[in-house]
This record gives sequence, structure tokens and C-alpha cells, in this order.
Amino acid sequence: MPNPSAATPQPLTPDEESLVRALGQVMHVLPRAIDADMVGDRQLPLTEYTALMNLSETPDRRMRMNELAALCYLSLSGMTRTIIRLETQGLVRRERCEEDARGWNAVLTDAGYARLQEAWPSHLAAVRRRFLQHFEGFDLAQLARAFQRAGTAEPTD
Amino acid sequence: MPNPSAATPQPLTPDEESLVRALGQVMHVLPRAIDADMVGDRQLPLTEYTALMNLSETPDRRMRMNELAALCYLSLSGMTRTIIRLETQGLVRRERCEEDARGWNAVLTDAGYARLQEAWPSHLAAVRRRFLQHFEGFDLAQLARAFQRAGTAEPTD
DNA sequence: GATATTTGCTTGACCAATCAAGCTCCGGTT
DNA sequence: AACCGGAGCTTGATTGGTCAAGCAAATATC
Repeated sequence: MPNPSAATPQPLTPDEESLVRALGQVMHVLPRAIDADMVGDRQLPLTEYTALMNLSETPDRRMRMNELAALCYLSLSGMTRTIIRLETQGLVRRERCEEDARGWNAVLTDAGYARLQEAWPSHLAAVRRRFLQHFEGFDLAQLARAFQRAGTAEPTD
Repeated sequence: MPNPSAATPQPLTPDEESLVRALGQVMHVLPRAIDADMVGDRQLPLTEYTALMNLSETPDRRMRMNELAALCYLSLSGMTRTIIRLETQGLVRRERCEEDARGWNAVLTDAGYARLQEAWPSHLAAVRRRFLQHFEGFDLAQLARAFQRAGTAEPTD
């Protein structure tokens, strides 16, 4: 007698189903909503904010393009274009890398630092209001570990 | 004496911080990974899969464009373009709406249904392996409710 | 019942991302 | 020291989405 579950795998339970649907919606809605908040509030799109933020967290406010791209979850070319946008606004400057003349450092300017200072409360508020608020009473550390596991994708076969 | 928290709001706790970062990574990685699985496995991108799936869940395998767009988290024009792609593959057909001649129904063809049947185990496996697996032992229903709250975005001010 | 407004969808212009190709420079080989 | 393979970044072409404008059908108003 053939095993029907070979052709037709177990479907999701109702709880799994609703979790997956809800996550789908969050993945769609959250980044757009937070970006819209930032743009409406401070004229600073989320992608550009993220770049400035990552730069500000280094000791000398500078970083190589490939490292910054990884931290911003952007391709190298996407990063180049983002930095160009920031550069034309005077928020970032590019300097050739001392120890490797192929490389570039993106450097946060004073104007960029000021812009970031001005924008981060807005970002913080958006993250709290749109996301964290809904997880009061949860074990956040445990949740964070689960998401870290899910975020560490094994390559596709 | 001025209140310093007015100028400088409370930063996130370390647990909040890691949860937010991990969620950011998941939101970036998961859709791409699942899409890559589907394309590698069955040549069916996630957006197109989602459209077929939503159509298949209606009693008569057809739906108005605006309703389908909402279920796929797509703008109306994005939906139009997706349906056009599906139509050229013969997986969907468009019919003028009987009771309102402005409207169109996207209709799942037999070929489209077959394609969906062929693809869904792949999607299911990807969702389990890349996401659900990491939440064993969690209260999924409670988690789903929290995500539903977060996914229901209030408009930006 | 003609006209104005609104609704449902498509189309055009645009945008931010990607991938692939190109350019420059590094570093090991000979 | 000239070469060549590879690394670091940019540029060009494409893609999959958005928003705004357009068009046709429906509905409300007079």
C-alpha cells in the first residue's frame, strides 16, 4: 500500500499557518512603514539611515565598502549607489584606502553625524511603536535567538 | 532642571536590540531564500506562486484584481504585471467581470492549477525548513497574534 | 436623461535594487 | 621586473516593484 504522505506532505497546522501569514504581512508592512515614518519625519530613507548608523558605530566613523554593504544587507553595487546618494548630500565622503589603493572608505562627515543624531529618535520611536510594543511580556532574548537561527540561511541546496 | 530624556530618549535594551537586528536580517533573508528555493526547484518565483495559491483557494478559482492584489500584498499595478506574466505562461486567464464591466477576474487555468500542485510541496518544505523549524517549543498562536498586531500598520501620522 | 464624479484597472515614467561586465590595483610566480 | 590571476569597487543593463495619469464603465446629481 503506497504511502500517501510521500505525494502529499502534511499541511501546516492552523497555528503554523497563521504565524506564516502574519510574518508575511509583517515582512511586507514593517520596512515600508518605518521608512515612511523616517521620510515623513526627517526626510531620511531607511536605507540611508542604516548606512549612516553603521558608519557611526565604528571608532573612526569609516568603513570599507564591502563590510558596510554586508551590514546594510545590500549588494556591493547597491552600497555604491547608496553612498553616492549620501555623498551628494554631503553626509558621507569617500577616501581611498591607505593600505590598499583598490579599496575605498566611506567616511561619515560631521554633517552626516549631525543628520543621524537628528534622525535616530525618530527611528527608535518607529521601531518601538510598530514592532516592540507588540511583544511586551515575551521572552525577547529567546525570540531573538530563534530569529537569528532563521536569519542564518543555509544556501539553496 | 531640564529633563534629559526629552532630548535623548531611552535607547533599546540589549535584548530589544538583538531582536530588532535579527528581525531585520530575517526580513531580508527569508523571502529571498524561499524564492530562490522555489525558482531552483520548480522555476516558480514566490510572487507568482502566491498569486496562484490565492486564486486556488477561492471556490471557483477566480478573483477580482483588487482583492487578489490585497492578498498578495501588491499594488494594483504590480498585480496587473504579475498576472500578465502568468497569463503569457498560460497559468491564468483574464475574463471581464459579469456584474461590472469595468472589472476583471483573474482565473486559474487547469495548467495553472497543475503547476501549483507541483510547486506547493516545495514551498511548504522551504517554509518549514527555513522558518518554522526554528520555533519549535514556542507558543505559535500567541506569536501569530503578536505578528498580526505588528502587521496591521497604522498609517504614518 | 445628460453631465459630473467615482471606481476598476492598465499604462507610462520612475526608482532602488540586482547581476554581469569592466577597470584598477595587489600579490605571487617566474 | 614583467606577467597573470584574483580582489575591490564601479558602471551598464535589467528587473520587479511603486506612484501618477489615463481610460472606460458605473453611479450619483441635477
